[in-house]
Amino acid sequence: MNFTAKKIAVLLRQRGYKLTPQRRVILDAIADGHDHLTPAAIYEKVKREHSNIGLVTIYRTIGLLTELGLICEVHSGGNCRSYLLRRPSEHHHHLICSDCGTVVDFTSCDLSEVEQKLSDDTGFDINGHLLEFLGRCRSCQTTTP
Amino acid sequence: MNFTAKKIAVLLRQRGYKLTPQRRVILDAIADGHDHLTPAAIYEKVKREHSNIGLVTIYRTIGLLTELGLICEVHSGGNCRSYLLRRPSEHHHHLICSDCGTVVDFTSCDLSEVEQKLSDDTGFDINGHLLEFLGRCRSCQTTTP
DNA sequence: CTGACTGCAAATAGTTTGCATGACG
DNA sequence: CGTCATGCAAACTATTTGCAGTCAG
Repeated sequence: MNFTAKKIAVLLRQRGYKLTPQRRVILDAIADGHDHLTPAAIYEKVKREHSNIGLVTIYRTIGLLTELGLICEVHSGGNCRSYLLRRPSEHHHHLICSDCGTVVDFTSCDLSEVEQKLSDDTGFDINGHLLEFLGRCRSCQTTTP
Repeated sequence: MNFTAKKIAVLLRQRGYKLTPQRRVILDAIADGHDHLTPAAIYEKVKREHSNIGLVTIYRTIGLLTELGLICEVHSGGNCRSYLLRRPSEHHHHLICSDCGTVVDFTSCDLSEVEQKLSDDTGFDINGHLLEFLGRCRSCQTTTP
């Protein structure tokens, strides 16, 4: 288990949740994966080392982690959601290739000014945002013109 | 049928698609609705004046309109997609209330600079983006503290 | 020990597809 | 009149729920 996954494990326990082998493996899978992962993808990945795990457990664990704010959801334009580890201090957004699905993180956008203005204008209590750019990555541009 | 819906109807015909009563009603529903609408919501709305329409037709029409770039998808944080009319010159984003689901449009954010930088850094050919702010609207803040 | 967690199976929701009939242009 | 669109039903995919057995703490 790598550093980030270990930290999460501690956090889980602090909040009174149990740390089961299944959760451990799922955490590893999400923490290791540099890509975004759909529930099904996590399932596949996890089944290799824990063959009789259920997809249900993936869903339940994802729900738990989302509730704790440890992972975040990505809407890759299409039908299904995928999930990424949210590193605490590292607020980031995504750049998604519409051909191959690659996700690149970036942090360079500061939206606090816009957020403030919106909040003033609308009276909303804004607590988060989602920013995704869509396009085609370099390799997809060369392979399929 | 209001102005915008009429314009779309013309556009449809220009591209060789037929203008059926069903499509007309669906267009009206989306154009009139100031809210975002889920496929199911469109279905409900449309059934009032065209009682034997099928949900399937909604999906097919939505697909068509998305393909033509006339409507855009919103991911309201939760499970399902909803759709809004995309007024041609009016590039906008959404501010969504996580309690009641109200969607407020705004246009004040200029991301072209960020987009350019990202494009330079990553080699992506960026063709669009999705920006959503999440929060609680004024009335939800007062009703449920 | 005990309550929380898991896995199975079945239920539910959302979306898509196949096909015969019907209607736009 | 031919072709594209519709509506029904059924298939599919993604996700959730009920329940009895199992395990972490």
